Order: sequence, then C-alpha cells, then structure tokens
Amino acid sequence: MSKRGRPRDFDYTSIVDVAMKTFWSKGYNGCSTHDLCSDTGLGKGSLYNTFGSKQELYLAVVEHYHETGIREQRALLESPGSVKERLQNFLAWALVEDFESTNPKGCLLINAGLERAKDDPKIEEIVTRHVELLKQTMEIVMEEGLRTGEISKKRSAVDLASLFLSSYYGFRVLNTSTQNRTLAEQIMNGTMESIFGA
Amino acid sequence: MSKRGRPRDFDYTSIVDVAMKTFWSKGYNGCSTHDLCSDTGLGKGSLYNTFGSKQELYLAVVEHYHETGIREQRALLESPGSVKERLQNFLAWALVEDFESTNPKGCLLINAGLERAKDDPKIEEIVTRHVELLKQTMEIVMEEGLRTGEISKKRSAVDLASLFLSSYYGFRVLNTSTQNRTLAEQIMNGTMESIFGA
DNA sequence: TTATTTTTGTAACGATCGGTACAAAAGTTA
DNA sequence: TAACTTTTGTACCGATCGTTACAAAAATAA
Repeated sequence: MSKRGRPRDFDYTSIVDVAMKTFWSKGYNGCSTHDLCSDTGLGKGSLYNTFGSKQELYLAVVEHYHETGIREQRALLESPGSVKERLQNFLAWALVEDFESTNPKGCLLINAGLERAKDDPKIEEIVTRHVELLKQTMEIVMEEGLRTGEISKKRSAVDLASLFLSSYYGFRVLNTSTQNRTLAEQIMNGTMESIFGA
Repeated sequence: MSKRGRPRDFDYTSIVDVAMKTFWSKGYNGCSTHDLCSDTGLGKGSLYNTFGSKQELYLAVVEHYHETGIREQRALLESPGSVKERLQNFLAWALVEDFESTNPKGCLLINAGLERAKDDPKIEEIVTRHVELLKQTMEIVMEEGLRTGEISKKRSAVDLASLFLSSYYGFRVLNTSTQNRTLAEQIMNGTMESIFGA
C-alpha cells in the first residue's frame, strides 16, 4: 500500500550530496537552479517535485553537511590517543579540507552562516546547533587534558574550548580566502602552543 | 583645461560608501545593480559611466573598506596603553561591530574573501594584503609585550600573532553567524588568557 | 485491462538580471 | 554666442532567474 505511481529513478541522498558541492563551490546566490539540475542530472520537474524549492534544497544540503561534518569532527576529537594528538589531527584534517581536498575548498557551514543565516532562520539554527555541539565536544576534550595533566590548569575547559573553537574557524576562513599555507602552519603552531604551552 | 563638460553632481567616495553598505549587507551576488542605484540615488547611466561595472564598483568598495579598516585597526593596536589593554580594545571594537553597530553586521572583507576571492583575483589580493598588514601589526604588538615582560617569553611573536589573528577572524565569523553574545565573551576571555596567562 | 498515482522531461511563465544606447541637460572653452 | 565635452535619466537589450503547467511515461491496484 505504500508505493503506487511511477518510482523515482534516483537516490535522494546522493542528489543532496551532488547539490551540496554545487552550493559549496558557488554559494547560494551564486548558483542557479539550472546549475543544480545539470550537476545532479535531474530535470526541473524532478527537482521541484522532490525538494520544493531552491531554498528547501539548500536547507537539506546544509543539514546533511552538518550531520556528516559533526560526526567526522567528533570522531577525530574522541579518537584514542593523547589530547594533543587529537587536537593536532583535527587541525590537520581541516588543513587537508582547505588545501588538498577534491571537494570544494573551505567549510560550507561557514559560507551558509555568513551568506544566509541573516535571511533564513533555519540556516542560522543549523549553524548555531553545529557550533554548540562542536564546542561541547571540545570542552570535553579540554577537561580530559586538564584531568590527565596534559594541559596546565591555569585556564578553564570553557576558556580553552572557546579559544580553540574561534581559532579553528579563523583558520578555515583565512585558509579559504588567502590560500596561504605558510600562514596556515603558523596558525596551527600558535594554536597548539597556546594550549599546551612551551 | 582639466574639466570640460557637465560636472557630476555627486561625490565619488560617498557613493562608494553607500554602495559598501549595500554589498556588505546583501553580498555581491545577493544585490543587484538596481539595488545599488536606488540605495545610492544614482541612475544607471551615472553608475556605469563612473564605475564601469558591478564588479569594478565592488572592487572599489572592498578596497575602500580595506583602507579605512586597516587604519582603524592599526590605530587601536598602536594606541598608547599596555599591550593587554590594546588587544582587549581591539576585540571590544570587533564586538561592537558585530553586535551593536548601525553598519551591517560582520566584516565585509571576510564576506568578500569567501564569496569572491576564488573568482576574482583582485579581491583575493586585497584580502591577502589586509591580512598580512594586520598580522604584521599584531606581531609588532606581541614583540612589545615580550620585550616589556607583559607576555611570557615561552612563545614567539609570530606564534602569538598568528593565534590572535585566527582567533580574531573566528570571533568575527561566529558572531556574525550565530549572534551569540555569551559565546563572544567566552572567546574574548579565552583569547586574552591564552596570551597573558592566568 | 482499466483506473489510479506518481515521476519525468519540456515548454513556458513573468520578473529580474547586468549592461547598453542615446538624446536631453549642463557645464567649459573659444 | 557657438562648438565641444561630459553627465544624466530613461528606455531598452538579450539572457537568465526561480518557478509552474502539463502531458507523456511508468509504476501499482482493482
């Protein structure tokens, strides 16, 4: 009783995945529904029948990016190994994303936050949620570092996590905007040393 | 011999200033030449006769933002007072920009870098130049802090400046995207403590 | 088979896009 | 004044925007 009518001949999430890259590299206002159709291979009928509008497709894309992203980031931060290794790996992962990935460079969530959060409350909500989850995870990692003695107890876990969070986002923005690898490595050094001391 | 013909009845830089706010709040792709005309009060004839194209006007706008911005930032960082006070004032200035200014919220240079640097080499050049000048200024401030003993000599001026730079840009992005003042204050605390210790 | 439901591709919608054409307007120079 | 130069506002250009209409296609249900 569940599926009458012509079945769709594409996979929902793999279309979202393709559209993600289109929005990621061109921006919301910078790409057209024609771009989305030709990249995904869908006709306009299918695209609008499935997603409703450009805005709703963008929402599904950003939500998808958030979900896969937070999973990946948590995996890196909660992996076995020392706290120092984990934070180092986290920044190294971002470095690859910004300089060597086959995906569009930079962070789609930052782009979405800056371009659309002001106009689309649902986008702002996803970005806020993502940042809070990431910060929470960083706080847990900092607490562990304080407990084990890897990090000196001069600063609170909240202060440490807030610093690491903002430095991470600045890292992403500067990498994307200037593509300056030397600067990227200096930021990695400066950030790691500010947490683990000299 | 220099000015024959009908004189223009507007001031170039004040038009750039108005257009700046239009691009700032709507983005490059998010605003139309019609928006620019109605905000500036210019007709299309005048706008195109003066600036040539939307792209060239945007370039003039971003260059203008860079020039006034770097002057203001340097003034804050090179003002009299302790290094700690100056860095604190710098972040406090950014906080006002992101939460209380009558200008559009956030940093136009970040928006330009993320939206246009990839497609317009001249935009990337301005952003890169701005970041380098700002980082240079921060390095000088950190050197002073190291010299006077305000900052412990465990880390180099380059590491300290790189950290402050990235944390500053992350601060701006998170403020703009999430408008979370509590988070903003935690980042300010975390950043200041990471430089001056606890 | 026939009726029903959903997806598909295509054609088209009105609106708006960035940019241009051009003549009237308003000055300077001679 | 007459000749010249530049700016101004407006009308308009072809292209593209996001979206919709709709009939053919392809499945299930009766």
